[in-house]
Amino acid sequence: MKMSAGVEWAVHCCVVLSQAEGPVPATRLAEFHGVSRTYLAKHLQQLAKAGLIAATEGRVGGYALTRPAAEVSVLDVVQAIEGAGAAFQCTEIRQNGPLPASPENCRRACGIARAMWAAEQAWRDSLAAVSIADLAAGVERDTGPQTFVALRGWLAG
Amino acid sequence: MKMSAGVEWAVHCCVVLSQAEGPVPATRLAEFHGVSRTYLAKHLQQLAKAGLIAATEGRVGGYALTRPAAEVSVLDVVQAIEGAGAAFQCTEIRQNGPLPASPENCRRACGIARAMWAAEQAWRDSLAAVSIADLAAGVERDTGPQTFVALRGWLAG
DNA sequence: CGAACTCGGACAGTTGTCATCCACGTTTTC
DNA sequence: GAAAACGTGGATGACAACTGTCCGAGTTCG
Repeated sequence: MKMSAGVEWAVHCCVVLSQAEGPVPATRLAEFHGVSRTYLAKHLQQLAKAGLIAATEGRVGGYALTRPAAEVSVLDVVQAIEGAGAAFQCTEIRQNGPLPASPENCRRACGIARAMWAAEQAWRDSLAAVSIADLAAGVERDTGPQTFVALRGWLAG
Repeated sequence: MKMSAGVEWAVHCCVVLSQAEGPVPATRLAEFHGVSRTYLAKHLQQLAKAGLIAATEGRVGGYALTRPAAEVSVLDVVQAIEGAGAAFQCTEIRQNGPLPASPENCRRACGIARAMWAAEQAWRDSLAAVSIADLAAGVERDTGPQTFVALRGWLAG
C-alpha cells in the first residue's frame, strides 16, 4: 500500500506548468525539482497519454497543460500515473476451499470488497475536490506572490 | 498503489474466527480459504503482534480473537498487515533545485501532501466505520444463517 | 537547406517488496 | 518421556518499481 514517488513529481510539475507562460521542456522540469530526468520523462509521457498535458516538439518545444488548471483535479494526475484500477483486488477466496459459496450468492461482490471499495471512493472524492489551481493558490498564500514571479523568471532564462 | 493480497485473507480469517467456538489452527484457516499455509501464517503472526488475535500453542492450539468482533474494525486489520504508514510519502522536492523553498516556509507540510493525507484520512474513516461483526452480519443476511452453522461444523470435524 | 533542440520509445541493470517454502523450538497429550 | 501438532523465524525465487543509456521522428532557427 504505497504510492509511487512519480505521483509527487507529476503533481509538482502540473503546478509549475500552470504558472508557466510557454512550453516547458522535460529537462528543465527535472532540473527545477532536482530529480532524475529520464524517469520524470516517463511520467510526463503518461500525463500526455492521459490528455492532461500536451507536448510541442522542436527547438522551443516542451510541455503545457491542455486545460485550465482549475479544471485539472489531483485525482486526474494520480490516476494518470498510478492507473485507475482499485487498490484492493478481491480474489473471491470465498469460492475456494471445502465450503465454497454458491454461485448465486456471488452475484453481488462480497461485503469485504464493498467496504474496501467504498473507502477508496471516499479517497477519490477527496482528491477530486482539489484542483491544480487550488494547490497553486495555496503556495502563493503560504510563500507570497514573488515565488511564482521568480519561477517564471528562471523558466525564461 | 496496490494492496497486498494478505489483507483480504486476514479479513476473511477474522470473520471466520468471530464465528468459531474455540481456537482455530492456521493450517485449518488456510485449508478453508484454499491459500498457502505458510504465507497465511505470517500474516496471522502480524495480526497477533498487533494484538487483534492471540495464539495458544500445543496439541489443541490455534488462533482466537482477543476482542469482541464488534470492537475490531476493518481498519485495524488493514493497518496490522499493511502498516500504519501513509501511502503518500512527501520527499520535499520543493527544497531541491535552483529555487529551493526557504526553511521557514517549510514548517508546514506542502499543500500537495496535505491534500493527499486528507484523502487518506477519509479512506481510514470509512474503513474504521465497518467492524468484523458488521461483515459477519452481512454474510448471514446474504447467504442465510446455515452458512455459519456449516462453518462451525467443519471447524469442529 | 542544415544544425540544434525537442519528444517518443526500446533496451539493460539495480533495487526492494511480495509470495513461497523449509527447518526449528515450544507446548500439549498419551 | 516421546510423539504429534502448533506457532515462529530464516532462506529462496518471482515480480514490479526505479534509474540510466541509446537511437529515431519531428520542429524551429540560422
